[in-house]
Parts: sequence; C-alpha cells; structure tokens
Amino acid sequence: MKTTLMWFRRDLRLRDQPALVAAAKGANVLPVFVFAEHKSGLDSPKDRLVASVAALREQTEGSLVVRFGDPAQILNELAIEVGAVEVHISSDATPNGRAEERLVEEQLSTAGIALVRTGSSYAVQPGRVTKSSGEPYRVFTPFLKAWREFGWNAPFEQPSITWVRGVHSDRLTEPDEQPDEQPAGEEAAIMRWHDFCNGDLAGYSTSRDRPDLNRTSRLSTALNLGEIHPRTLLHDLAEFAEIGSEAAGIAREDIDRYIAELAWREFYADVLWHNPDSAWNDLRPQMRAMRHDEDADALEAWKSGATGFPFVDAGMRQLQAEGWMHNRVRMVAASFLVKDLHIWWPAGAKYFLEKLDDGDLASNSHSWQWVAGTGTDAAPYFRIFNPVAQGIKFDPQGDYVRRWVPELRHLPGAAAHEPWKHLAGLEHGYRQRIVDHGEERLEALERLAELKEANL
DNA sequence: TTTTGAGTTGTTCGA
DNA sequence: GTCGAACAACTCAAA
Repeated sequence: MKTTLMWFRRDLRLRDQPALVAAAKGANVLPVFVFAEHKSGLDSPKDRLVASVAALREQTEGSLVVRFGDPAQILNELAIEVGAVEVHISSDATPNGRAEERLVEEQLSTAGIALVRTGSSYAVQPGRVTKSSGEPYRVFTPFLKAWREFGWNAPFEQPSITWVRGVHSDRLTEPDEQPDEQPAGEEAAIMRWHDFCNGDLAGYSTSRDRPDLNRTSRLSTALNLGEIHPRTLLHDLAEFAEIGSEAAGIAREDIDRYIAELAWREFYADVLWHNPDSAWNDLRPQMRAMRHDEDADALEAWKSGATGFPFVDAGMRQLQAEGWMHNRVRMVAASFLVKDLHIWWPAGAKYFLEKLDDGDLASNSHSWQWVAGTGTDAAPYFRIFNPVAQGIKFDPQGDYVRRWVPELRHLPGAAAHEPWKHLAGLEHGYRQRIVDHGEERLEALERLAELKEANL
C-alpha cells in the first residue's frame, strides 16, 4: 500500500471532500496542516481556525500533523519521511492561494513529488460559469441563472481511510474556551446546518435581514474554513424542494433565497478569479479618481464602535467580541465608513478581514465594493444608507443595539437608536455622534458629482 | 450591430 | 402619518 499526503487548508472536513477521496484511493494517508503565515508561532492565528484544526485532528484520530513554517519545505520533508510521491489538495481560487500552489508545486516537483488538485471550496469552480461568448459575468442575476443551470455534483462519499501515524507534529496551543456562537469543526457545522433546516430556514427570506432575531444560518465561518461544503447544503436544499416545500414546511422562496446567498459567494469568487487586482482596488477604473479622506481618528472611532451611531457601533462591537457581524449591519457599518467618513473602502475591508472568522477575501472585498459603488453592481449613486433609519427598520425594538451597547440599555424600544433625542440618552457615557449624517451624505454626493465631471 | 430591458439590500421630499 | 415620485447615467446581458 502506498502513502499519500493530504494537505488540508481551507477544507477542514472529511465528508464531501473529493481531494481526500483522491488521496485515499489505494493509499494510506498522512493528513497535514501548515500554519504558513505564523512561522514562528509569535503572531498567533485566529482562535477559531486553531479550534477547527484541533477538531480535525480529533476526527483523524490524532494523526493530523500540524506544523508552523514554509509549506513547500515541510511538505517536502514529510513526503520523503513517509515515502509519498503525491500531495493532495483542493484548489484555492484566491490570488494568494494560487500563488502559493504554484510555488509549492514547483518546489515539490524538483523532488519528484506531484501536487494533485481535486475540487475546490465551491459548488462550481470559479471561472467555469461564463456567458455564451465565453466572457465572465459582471452582474449577479444572470450569473445566478447560469450557475444554477450549470449544476453541480452530488456530495462525495467519505472514503474509509487508514491514517499514517507516528509522524512528529508541532504543538497546537488551543484557545482556552470555545466560543458558544461558532463552535468549531465539521460535526458542529453539520449539526448547525440541520438545526437551521429544521428551524430558521422557514421564513429565512425575510428574517435573515433582522440582526435582532439572529435567524441566519451562521454557517459563513464553517464555509470559509471548509468545515462543510456548499455542495452538501445545495444537495439538502434540492431535496427539500423536491419533497415539496409544504411537506417540509418551508416556502420555496426561503430555499431559493438561501441558494442565492450561496451563489453570491460563488459569484464573488468568480469575479476575483477573473480580476485578481479587485481584492484591494476599485474594480471600476473610473472610480479610482474618487477623493477620499485619511482620517486616523475617525477610522479608529469606527473600528472601536465609538461613532455615536448606535446601529453602527453595535455591529462593530459584535465584530470585536464574536469575530462575526450580521450581514445587514455589515452593510450599514461599511456604508458609514465610506459615505459618512469618506474613507476608501480597502481600509475597512482590511479591518473586517482581520477580525471576521468568516473573512473570505472575495466576498469581503467585493461586498465592500458593492457598498462603495466601485464594484460589480451599477448601483444608483444616491443609495446611501441612513444608519439611524436602517437601525429602526431592521432592529425595530432596539434589542440588537442594547445587546452590544451597554451605555444604551436604559433606553427602551427604538429610543436606543436615537439617544440624542432623549433627556437621559447620553447620561451613561454613550458618545455624541462624530459626524452629521445629513451633511456627510451631501458631501458624498458632491464627491460623486466631481467624479462624474472628471470622467467627462 | 443595435436595441431593449434590467440591475440585492435606499432615502428624501412633498402632496 | 402615508405614499409615490424623483434621484443619473451607465453597464451588462441577451435577443
């Protein structure tokens, strides 16, 4: 029996894992995880990632080899140690992922070791869905249609595997406590998915927008780390649709909505695949002449949840505390940075990516670009979120705001969204608004008008 | 090639 | 308080 290496990256699961199927075909498998960006272990990786790697180690009966350092070198040494000539991976579509793969592939090949790519983090690999002309889509809705018609495989069976044991692993310092909100590992992800299907999927199409209700699937982190694959989710959703939404008690629109959310993830991965520069630069070149402010104090106030706008601050504090933020609040917080503080979106995108456990480069950057109006959506320029109105609309009782901003807990109901209107509103140390939204909205429109002139 | 219809998520103002 | 209109122009996709 030969031996192969399975190099896990953002695919920390054993089920529905085609790369592992390929690795285990007629072979014993040495599972490996490398912390490449944390070579010395000095700057520590995110707790959530570490917890997920620890869960995978448990699933592999302790045989997962964890190392800190340069992947090519480590994989090379390990392959030689166990006599393997194949390293199996699922491909990573991001610019950095692709670069890393090319580098590792090159270095391994000089030692006669092959890097074998099977599958990706997506139901449809980025670059596969195109218009009939072969050009990539730039608008979501037609992409969604084509993507659904393109179709995807059924989930892959989990192979029976003989793990290679006894290879030295670096010590993995596990976080002290597991966060309740985002338990790590494949088993937890599957449980969460089933809970969601039996519960909050019904009504998802509307309740997903309410941060106070907290009725999203909360699977973004699991998807980002590959603890669960979108193919698995799509398969289950198709079954729901087939047995009839009535039998399952789930409306067709709820199922379609969830599918569409998964498709957004795939769409943005596709956009990044075709435009690697769009990770940190405006996708639409005509937006590059936009006038921005560099205001370190304002940026800091935004980061720390001290803008004086309750809905924005609540979101930023949730991000800090949980490594996650509700999508509706992400949009409003992002809009505030871009349209009210006039700061260029990459500053915000970078901070989100740093803090979010689900921080996915493609989704993060392009969602920011959508808000900023620099990306794949010819959004009307006048669509500027009002942070107060958004709060009242999507957190009508103020529950979400009070959960994250203790200084506002004395204010009942929607009053928590406008503390300045109430006599005792700012008594408990909540900050005055750092800007006037009405004025900054006009300023943003003015800058867009300038841009229009400049592009004439 | 030209034409046509449409584009995730909104806000404000005035009747 | 509610409701409809106005807010630009452009790019994209498909016929």
